[in-house]
Parts: sequence; C-alpha cells; structure tokens
Amino acid sequence: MEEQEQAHTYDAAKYDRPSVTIDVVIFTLIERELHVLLVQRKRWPYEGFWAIPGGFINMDESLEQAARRELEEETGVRDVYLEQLYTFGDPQRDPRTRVISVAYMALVRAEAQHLRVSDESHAVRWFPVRALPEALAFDHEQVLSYAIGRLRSKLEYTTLAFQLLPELFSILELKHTYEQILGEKLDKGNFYRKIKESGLLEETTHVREGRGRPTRLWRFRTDRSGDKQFVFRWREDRVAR
Amino acid sequence: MEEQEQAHTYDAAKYDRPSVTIDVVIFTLIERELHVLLVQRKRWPYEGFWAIPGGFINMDESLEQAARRELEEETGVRDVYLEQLYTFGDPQRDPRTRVISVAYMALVRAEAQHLRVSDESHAVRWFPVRALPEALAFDHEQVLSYAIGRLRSKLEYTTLAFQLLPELFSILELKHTYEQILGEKLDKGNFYRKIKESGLLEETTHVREGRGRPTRLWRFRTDRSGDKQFVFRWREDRVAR
DNA sequence: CTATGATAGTGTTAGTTATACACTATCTAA
DNA sequence: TTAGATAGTGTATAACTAACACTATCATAG
Repeated sequence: MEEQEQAHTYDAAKYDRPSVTIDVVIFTLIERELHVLLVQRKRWPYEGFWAIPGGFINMDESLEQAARRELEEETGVRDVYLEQLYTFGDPQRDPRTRVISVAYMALVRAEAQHLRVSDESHAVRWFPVRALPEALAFDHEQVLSYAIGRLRSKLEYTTLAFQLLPELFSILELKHTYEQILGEKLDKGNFYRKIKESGLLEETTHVREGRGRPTRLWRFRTDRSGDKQFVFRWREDRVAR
Repeated sequence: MEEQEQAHTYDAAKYDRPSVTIDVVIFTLIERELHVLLVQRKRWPYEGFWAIPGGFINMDESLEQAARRELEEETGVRDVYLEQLYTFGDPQRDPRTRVISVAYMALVRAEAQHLRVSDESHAVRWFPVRALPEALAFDHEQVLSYAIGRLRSKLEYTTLAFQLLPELFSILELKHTYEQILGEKLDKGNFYRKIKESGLLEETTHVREGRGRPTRLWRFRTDRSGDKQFVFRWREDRVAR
C-alpha cells in the first residue's frame, strides 16, 4: 500500500525506486512444435546470451500495454492472447541496478511472424522448447520454466491451445498440439469424444488432403457465451501456481 | 528484459522509475468464518478509507522478503503461507505518483494474532469477507477479489485450507472451512471418504467434547513427500487465472 | 434409567465419466 | 486391386461422483 506519505507533501525522490521492466515469453507453434522467442543480447551484462524479450516500462502505460508494446516491437503482432505470469524481483537478478520484472506470456499463431531485430540485440530467433540454449541471461531460465509450467497447467482447463492454432484445423492437429505442450500421448478415440462433446468446435465444409484419408477442418467457436467455454480438461493432475 | 543500456555507462537516472509497493492480503479464520485484515488510512489520498496493508519495497530485499516484513509489521506473525498473486500497475491507480503494486496473499492461523496499529493508520481490523467495507482505498477492491478468487480456486486442488486451521482439528471443522471459502455446502459422507482416502491426515488420540458425540481430532501430515500432497479436489469447475 | 436432541461418523447405490483398445472409413500410390 | 497411411467410430470395463439413508456416542431433561 501507499501510505507512507504526507498529504500534499509527497516527494517522489524520498525513496529509492527500483527499475521496472516487462518481459514477454512468446510461444508459437512451428511445424507442430512448441517454440519460444528469444533475443540475443548485444551489450553487458550477459552480452551474447539469449534472453526473453522485454524492456523498461513507460510511466504512462499500464503493465499490459507495455507488454503489448514489447510484443509488437518484436513480432509485429497485435490482438493476441496475453497473460500476466509472475513478478521477479530478486535484488541481485540484474548486476546493473535493482530491477523488478513483470513477466507476461503471449500465444501467437504461427502465421503472423515478422521478426524484427532491434538495435539492442544481435539476433531474434524461435527456439523449440525442447532445445533451448544452455544458459539464458539473468534469471530467464526460471522465468521460462515458470511460463511453460503455466502454459501446461492452463491447457488442461482452458481453451488456450486454440490460440496457437490457425483458424481452421483438424481434430488430430489439435490433439497433437495438446500432446506437444503436455509432453504426453493422448488417446485418439477419447480425444475425439471429449472435444466433440465439449461443443467448442464448429464443423466447416473444408477438408485438407494429405497422404491418407482427407481430414475435415474445424473452427473454434467464439460465439457461445457460457457453457463449457473454459472447461476442457484432460487430466486430473494439477500443479500449484 | 534489461538491454537498453550501454555497457558500464548505465545511468540509473536515465529513465523515470515508478514506485513499487507490496500489498499483502492476509486471510484468517475467526470463529469459523473467513476474515481479511484491513488498515484504515490516516492520510491523503483515501484518508479514512480501509486498505490492504502494504508498503514500499526496500532496495535490498526481495519481493517475498518485503511481503514477510509487511506481514510481520501488521500481525507479528512469521513462518506462514505466503504466495504472490498478481501485479497491479494501472498508471492512475495512485493519485500521488506512478505506483506499481505486487500483491501477495498470506494465510495465518487464528491463534497468532497480535495486531499492531502503525503510525500510518488509524486502525487495524479483521473484516469477515462477507461483510467488507463499501469502498476500499485505491484499486484494493480489485486486489481483494482477485485474492479471494485465487484462494477459492487453489483450495480445490491444494492443501491450502490446512494453513488456516490450528494443529488439531476435526474432519467436520475442515469441511466447514472448505464450505466457508467455497461458499457452498459439501456432502458430509463424501467429504469423510475423500479426505480419508487422501492420506493427508493423521489420526490423534485427542478428542474434543461438545454438545453431542465427542469428535476425534486429526493432524495434517507434513511428512509424506510426494503422493497426493497437493491434489485434493472437490469440484470439477475451474476458473481461469 | 430412559428418551430426546445434537453432533459424529459409516454404508450403499445409481449414474456418470475415464481408459484402453479394437474396429471401420477413405484417400493415394504402387 | 491392394497396401499403406491417415481419419474417425464404437464399446466394455473400471473408477469415480453425488445423493442420501443409516448407525454411533455423547449430554441433558424428565
């Protein structure tokens, strides 16, 4: 709370203030595999290390606005799923000064990807979450594993997976996405049954041809207000947040 | 991320920095009812309004250390359950200056309560969550409802409820605690069955006499490493976080 | 000393959901 | 025409949920 101050005599300089940054863990699916966006640092500290994209917050923007700004600066995408994760504030996490970082997670569709290398970094790249760089800058390994954990746990009781898929997809593609993120195989028959019973999907007339039997394509229903919108569970296990 | 700076030429004054505070939503059970601790503000802004206890973060302490410090300053308790909730950072949330607040939730046992009125506030009081003040300071209504939502949802798949109970308790007391927080009645028989099957409780030889049949007292098992420690579910419904 | 009310605790059953796995369907390409 | 590949359906059993009836043990009133 904010009650250490005298009325009308508040002096902003009275207390030391930490720097506040926003880091955005950006996930996408590339060739059916879960990837995360990292940038390679150009300067001290952690020069040359890969890091989660982010930056300082402006004084006139909300945390979410800052996260959306960062996201757009790095990938050019807007209107994507964004969620606050956790705030990391260990006094030693940045060697320059006290930096408190509010971490966000974003899910973007594979389609819209126009990566931009900012002048603060050497490179920007998508990394498969199963093959990440050995060491990341700052405490970003911790941030990233927190994000992956959250993604997994929310996948089990929300419709988050749809945020990663294109507008039209097959049921087995959806199943594959779940398997990718959960890291385990799901039963085909049970998946079909559950997803159909959920009423979350809308059948389309489109099909996609492949090597075997062509597959029917579906769309995620965004209309339906209440029912089951966010309850689509696969397992009982759950992790603490 | 923190990469806008030149190596070794980092100038802390280069960017405006927001103030960062920690607010701690402290829950307890008093006479079997869920209560939350609020303090009454002495100064502008929101003079006279009730607020969630909190304060500015020191430059050399972690977020959690700051939360524990606040908690101890208000209630004198240590070693309690503490969890980071969410970070609130709307630019307009405090009329004095830009203030970003990291909210924590603490669960304390009814026993240890030595409230201290700090010189920043008129009063400190436990409020039943079913009878809160009409309006709270800042965006604290939002913070509080977030905390209650989190408490509810975690109750369903963790052993959080035990943090609110004394060391020895009866199974029906535990059931009552669940009912209090979830806001719904649970079936006695099913509760007995589930809680016993969970293996979370340890029977003691103690009983408590009352008006009817005396009740056996149980203890929460802290030993058991893995199994079911944090899976004790009551309902299927779940809310997004 | 017995009945009544109050609280504690157990048992049972029907309906639902999960799990595993076998089966059928429709396409391409040899 | 058949084999391989992928898509999609059906079903039996086990496990779990939800509702509720039942039994147990105390205090106290008559």
